[in-house]
Amino acid sequence: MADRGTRRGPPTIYDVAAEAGVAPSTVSRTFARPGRVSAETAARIREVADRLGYRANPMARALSTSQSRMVALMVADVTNPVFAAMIRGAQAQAAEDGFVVLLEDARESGAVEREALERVLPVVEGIVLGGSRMPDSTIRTLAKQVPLIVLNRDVAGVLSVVTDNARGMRRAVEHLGGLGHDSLVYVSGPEASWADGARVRAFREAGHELQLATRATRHHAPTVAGGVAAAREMLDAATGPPTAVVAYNDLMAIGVMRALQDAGVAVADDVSVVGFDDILVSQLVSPPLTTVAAPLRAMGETAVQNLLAVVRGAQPHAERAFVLPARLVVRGSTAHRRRKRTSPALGTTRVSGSAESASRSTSSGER
Amino acid sequence: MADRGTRRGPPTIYDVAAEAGVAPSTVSRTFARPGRVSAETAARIREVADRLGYRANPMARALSTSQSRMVALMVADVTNPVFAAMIRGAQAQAAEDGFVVLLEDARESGAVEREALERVLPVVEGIVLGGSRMPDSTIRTLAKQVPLIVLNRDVAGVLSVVTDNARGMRRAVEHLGGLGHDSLVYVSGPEASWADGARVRAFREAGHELQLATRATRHHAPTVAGGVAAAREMLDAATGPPTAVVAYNDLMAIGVMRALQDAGVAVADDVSVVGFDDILVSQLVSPPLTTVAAPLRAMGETAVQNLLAVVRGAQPHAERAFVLPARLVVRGSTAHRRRKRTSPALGTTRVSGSAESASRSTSSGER
DNA sequence: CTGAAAGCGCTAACAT
DNA sequence: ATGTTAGCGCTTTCAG
Repeated sequence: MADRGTRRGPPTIYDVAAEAGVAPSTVSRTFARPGRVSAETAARIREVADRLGYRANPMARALSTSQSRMVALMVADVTNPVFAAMIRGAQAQAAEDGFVVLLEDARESGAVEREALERVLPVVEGIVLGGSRMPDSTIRTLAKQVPLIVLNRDVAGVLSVVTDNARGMRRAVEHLGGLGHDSLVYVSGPEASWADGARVRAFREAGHELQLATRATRHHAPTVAGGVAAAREMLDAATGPPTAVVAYNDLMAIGVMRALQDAGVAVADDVSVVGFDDILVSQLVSPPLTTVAAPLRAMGETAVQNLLAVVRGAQPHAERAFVLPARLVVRGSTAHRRRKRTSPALGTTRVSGSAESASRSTSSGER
Repeated sequence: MADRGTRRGPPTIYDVAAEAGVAPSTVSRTFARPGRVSAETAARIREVADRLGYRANPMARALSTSQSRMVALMVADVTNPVFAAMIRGAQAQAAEDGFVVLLEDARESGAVEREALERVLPVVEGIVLGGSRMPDSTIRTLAKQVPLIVLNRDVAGVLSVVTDNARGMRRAVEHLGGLGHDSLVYVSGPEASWADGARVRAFREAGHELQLATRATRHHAPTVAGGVAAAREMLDAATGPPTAVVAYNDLMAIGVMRALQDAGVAVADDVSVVGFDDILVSQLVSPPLTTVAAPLRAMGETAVQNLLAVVRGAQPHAERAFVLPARLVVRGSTAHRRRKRTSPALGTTRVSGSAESASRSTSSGER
């Protein structure tokens, strides 16, 4: 039917306008601000519009309003399971608000991160920084140019949403204390990490209040390998391994368990291990890991929610971070203290290869 | 210095042009097509440009060229570890080509997927479908509107990149055969999955060639829970569990291991288990999972690479899928056959769960 | 090699 | 309530 003349490409408001016998601006209004056009004409326009298969061109709209309806989500490493749930939360929330998300993967490199930011900066209306490698100062500068919110990190003057590290850690320590452990070790994550600082601080305070001896290892990478390294140090220490440890995150906790098991030390029975985050894998390892569950998905949602509020003109209100509750998920990697702190590990002999020796305490499930 | 008059917002080519004493078009050329402007003027323009902090506005460029330099990446479930590596590959490759990626999470829902596609369609130059829930016909239709490539699925007439399921499966079966297993069971994934079909077919063929008996379970969800359910059925079967199984994917394999272990059956020693994909968790479970490593990252890269080739005008060349090599990673979940096939499992007691009624061995080539 | 000018598709005053 | 008319910032003929 419709003879759109010689025009090529998808139909525009002009095509619709012509076909419906109205002005282009009326078509624009029909979609951009319903109510400012009479019911009948609106109906007719819509009819023509979808007969022609018209769809607004977001670029054109963006150019004229300078609102792209896009936000960038930067993650330090897409491959790291912690980010999966965050991405889901952010993506879902953005979609709900009609925004689209540009995902950038920093691949743990500050350079890559800067470049990625560079690329998206002129396009997006806001940025969510999930695990940035950049210094506070850079982030603060960036935040002056564009609405920005950072996850799991507290940068003065910048919006942020964080886990309630203090309470989460507190629960973990209480749990361990309740199981009869009186000397705890914290397996430190990366030195530069704000979250690590917050966690170790909370760890010490809780230990102090509950009259438990506390100690922290040196800093290690927040990975399985980092956990393994930390565990080896503990095993080699003169005092031998402690009866209970809390790791910076689940990945490290898993590394600790692995190293312990390789050395013939039984997780839970000999040494209780607690992680932080509650990533998917944590329930799949043996024994399943007791961990402080960070509200990953909620953090993503909250971040986008508040970011968009600012985008829409709300006051940044960045004095205080949004802190989301964490909860302890008790699984099989923690148990009552059985061993005297003196007896060193049984086998210092290392079973080369994979963790065969694992004496699984079957206590699975989440009591 | 520069008095950009009353203009507000970031500097444009007009500001740069004025400041450098040239025409806007010259500034445009300087960046859009170097070489068509004299070295000196170009230098001066660049100098002015970054003194003013000029940055091209991608929207404006997109509007006039109708090239947004954005591609959409749709994943069925961001939370599923298989996608992590794919996303990384796709993202990295896109970035290298100066493209930005819009990440959409279908959350396992066809409806969400359609809506998401709807939202990004008018913005992107191409689409990568990673695990779509939509029927072939819909995908084919979509592919006519925009360059599109699908991962791990073969849709006639549509570009696609897949794992070499046949060879990967072949390796797995050979491995198991070499360990003395002569009767293998394939744990089926989702019924609608193209990959599942390809894998079970390859499984049967390999078994046939190597003179091993093969059988496949009923279809189950490609998750840990699905694997657990499948394992329960095997445990309940009159024949008892087989001595070796290959699962549709790692998640299911892990579920199988878990159920087996809970029933007191030793993985590797009693039953060898092989997975497919090689997601991160596979090396973390106990025992670490032997699996067919799918080239996840490479698939993401290849997809974007070829998608962009089409975007740049290459012929779609979609007769044949790009097939990427898989390789077998042998870990601790497989071992020499030790047990006679007669002895039934210890725990026939069924822990009430999601597993449904009777166990019907799916139409199988027996052999 | 560079300038002038006409769009790209949509929005937003400013009329009417 | 609807039409007119400028732009938004960049690219791209077409001249010179």
